[in-house]
Amino acid sequence: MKTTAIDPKIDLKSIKDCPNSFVMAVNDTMNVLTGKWKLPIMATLIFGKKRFKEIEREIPRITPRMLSKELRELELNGIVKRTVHDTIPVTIEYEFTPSGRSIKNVLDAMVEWGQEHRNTVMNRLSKVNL
Amino acid sequence: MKTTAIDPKIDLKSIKDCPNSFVMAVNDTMNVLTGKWKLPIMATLIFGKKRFKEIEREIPRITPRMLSKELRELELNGIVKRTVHDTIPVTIEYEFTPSGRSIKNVLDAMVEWGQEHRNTVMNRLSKVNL
DNA sequence: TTTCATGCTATACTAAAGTATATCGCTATA
DNA sequence: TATAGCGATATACTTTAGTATAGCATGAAA
Repeated sequence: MKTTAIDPKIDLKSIKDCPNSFVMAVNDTMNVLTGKWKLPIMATLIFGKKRFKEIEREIPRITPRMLSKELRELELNGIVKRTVHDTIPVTIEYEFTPSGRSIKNVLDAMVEWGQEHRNTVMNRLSKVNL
Repeated sequence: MKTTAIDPKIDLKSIKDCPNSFVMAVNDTMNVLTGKWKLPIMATLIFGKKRFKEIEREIPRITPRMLSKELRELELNGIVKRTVHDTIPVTIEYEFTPSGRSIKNVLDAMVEWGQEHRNTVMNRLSKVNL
C-alpha cells in the first residue's frame, strides 16, 4: 500500500483543524484514482474478471507498458487482484478486491458533484448570455 | 469551466455500459481535485475567506507561482471566488463558491473509503505477519 | 514453418507538472 | 530614504508522467 504518511509530496499536515487521519485518507484515495488510465481500467473491471489483452482491447490507445504498470500499482494498492491460472499456457485474470469494488461509492459522489457543478456553471453561463 | 468533453487525455467514451455523462462528471471532478496543491488550498478556505499571503503562510513550501496558478484554475473552474476590495492598497480575498463548498461531500466519501481501505490493508498485513 | 495470440518488459524519448529564483508596482512603516 | 508587506508575474530549470517502439518466451493454428 502506498500511504501518504511516507510521501512528502502532498503535505496538509500543518493545516490547522484538519485531522491528520482525514488528510491521509483523502490522499490515499487520490493516489488510487489519479493517473490517466486508472479509471478506464477500473471501468473495464466493473462487470467482472478480465484478462490483460481483453482490457487492452477495451481501452483505445493504451500501451501495454501503461496497462502493465497501472495494473501492478492497482494490485499493490489492494484494489485489484491478479490470479495466475495453471493452464497451458498460463492465463492471468484481473478483478476487483472487495475494497476495490467499494470505491464505487467515491465515484458515485464524484458523479453527483460533477453533474450538479456542471449544471451550476451552465446556468451561470446562460444567464450571462441573455 | 474545464470540461472533459474537449480534453482527449482521458478517454472512457468507448467503454461499454458506462454512460457518457457519468464519465464526464467523474473527469470534471478529478480535474478540480488533482494537482499537488488543490487540496491544501481548499483546506485553508474551509473556515472562510482568506487573502493570498494568508494562504501562502498556511501552506508550507508552496511557491507564490503555484498558489497563483492554482487559485486561478480554481476560480476558472467555479470553485473559488476572487474578490477585489477597493481599499488602498487593494486587498484581495478568496473564498469558496457554493459549488466549491459542496465538493466536501466528495471529500467525505474519499475520507470514508480511504479509512476503510487502510483498515482492510492493515488487517491483511497483520494476518500475514502472525 | 511462418504467423499469430498472450502477457508482458526494456529502452529511449516527449510532454506535463512542479520548483527555484528574481522581479515588479504599490503602499506603509521605521 | 531604506525596508518590508502585498499580490502577484517572468524565466529557467528539474522531476514525474506518459508515449513510442521493439522485443521475448510461450504455445497454438494455418
